[in-house]
Amino acid sequence: MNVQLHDCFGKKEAVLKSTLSLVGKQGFHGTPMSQIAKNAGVAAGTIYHYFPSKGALISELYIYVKDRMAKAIIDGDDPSKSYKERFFAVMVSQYRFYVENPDSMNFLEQYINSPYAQEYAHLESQLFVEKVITFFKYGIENAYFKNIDPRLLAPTIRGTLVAAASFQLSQHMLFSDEDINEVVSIIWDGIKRQ
Amino acid sequence: MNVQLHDCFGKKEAVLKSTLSLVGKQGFHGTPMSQIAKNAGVAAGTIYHYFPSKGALISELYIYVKDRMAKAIIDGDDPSKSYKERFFAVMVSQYRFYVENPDSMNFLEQYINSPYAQEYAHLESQLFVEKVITFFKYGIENAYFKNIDPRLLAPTIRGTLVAAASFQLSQHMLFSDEDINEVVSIIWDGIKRQ
DNA sequence: ATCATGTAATTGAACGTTCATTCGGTACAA
DNA sequence: TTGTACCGAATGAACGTTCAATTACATGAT
Repeated sequence: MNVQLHDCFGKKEAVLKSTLSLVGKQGFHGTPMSQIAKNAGVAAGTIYHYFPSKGALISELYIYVKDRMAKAIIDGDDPSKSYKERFFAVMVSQYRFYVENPDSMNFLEQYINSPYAQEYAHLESQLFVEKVITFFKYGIENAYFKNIDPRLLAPTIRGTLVAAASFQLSQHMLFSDEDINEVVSIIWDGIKRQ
Repeated sequence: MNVQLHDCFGKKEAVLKSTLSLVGKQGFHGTPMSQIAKNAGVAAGTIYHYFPSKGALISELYIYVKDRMAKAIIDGDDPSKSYKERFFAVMVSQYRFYVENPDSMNFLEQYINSPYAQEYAHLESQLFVEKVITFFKYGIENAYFKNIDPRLLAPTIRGTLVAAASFQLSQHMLFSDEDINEVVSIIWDGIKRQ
């Protein structure tokens, strides 16, 4: 009848959450496995029961985070609306996800420019690809956007959203719905077919 | 009459260049000081004659790289032209700098989301602030742009340029002048006053 | 119910390696 | 002689990972 039993859905998830919060603040090389373990209320060795290595832990966390982001994005989508309205709603959802989960945003940004991303390049969130990428493909195929290589679209959009979100966070500002719409307009005006 | 004397303008710059090339490819935690030294043709201890620590080396490299980028950007500027033309020329120069110096681009991107950037937050390239930032301030004050917080502008622009440049590099593609103009148009159409 | 048995979960000290940094020493110039 | 540039082996701390030992728990026989 240990107290531990109450506080979470398995130690594996505790390790993932601990890693996310620490790496989001301190970076990969700033967070040793020992600290991840202590922060998760777990012994160092336990981590290796669930993950074969630090790299595998990090890359599995990437999927975990991106799945959650995909869910948050899809939540804002209403397929009965116009494509432009849907695009704005989806972008606003992604923006909100970043602002409400700064650790996730920081982690994703760091992961993208890290050796891990190349070593585990084959791993990607199924949910994100199926739902989010599909949504953008539709916009490209139906000529809502400029004739840009689709692989250029995703990082371009991400760049602007991340820039805005981390600006808001660093300045401790509150953005109104109007402000957020302004940011999404930068993206939309940039890529829409004029 | 050592051969070493011939091959460079001081070992300090050799160390900086060595660090840039290695960190650009392997990341911060992937490049030990010993490797930086060997790659620069220098003993490990010598690095500490010029830089008090690894962090200081990295942050000084940041200034070094950003100075070079500022110079490359300014080179493309002709103050006699219209602001829109100047904007496009400046953006194209920055894009070219990224593509021609991928190590610099990777290094800058990694630096921005790293503990070093916060630890040495007070250090910034004078040249970049004086020339490049000033140029954008002019555009804001003279209402060429949407009414965006100027601190949002820089990361937004960088996000798109980096996305495009690293896409080109990763795909081993050749972008025509027209292609590059298309990318800059995304930025311009996004932020210009409609 | 009780116990025996096997398997999975968990622990944390210990290991071997790697790394940033130090330091005693050499060479040469002023 | 003094100081500057440079070397590279040595140092010690930190790190990822391993492992022998312990506990928790499910299963099945009695």
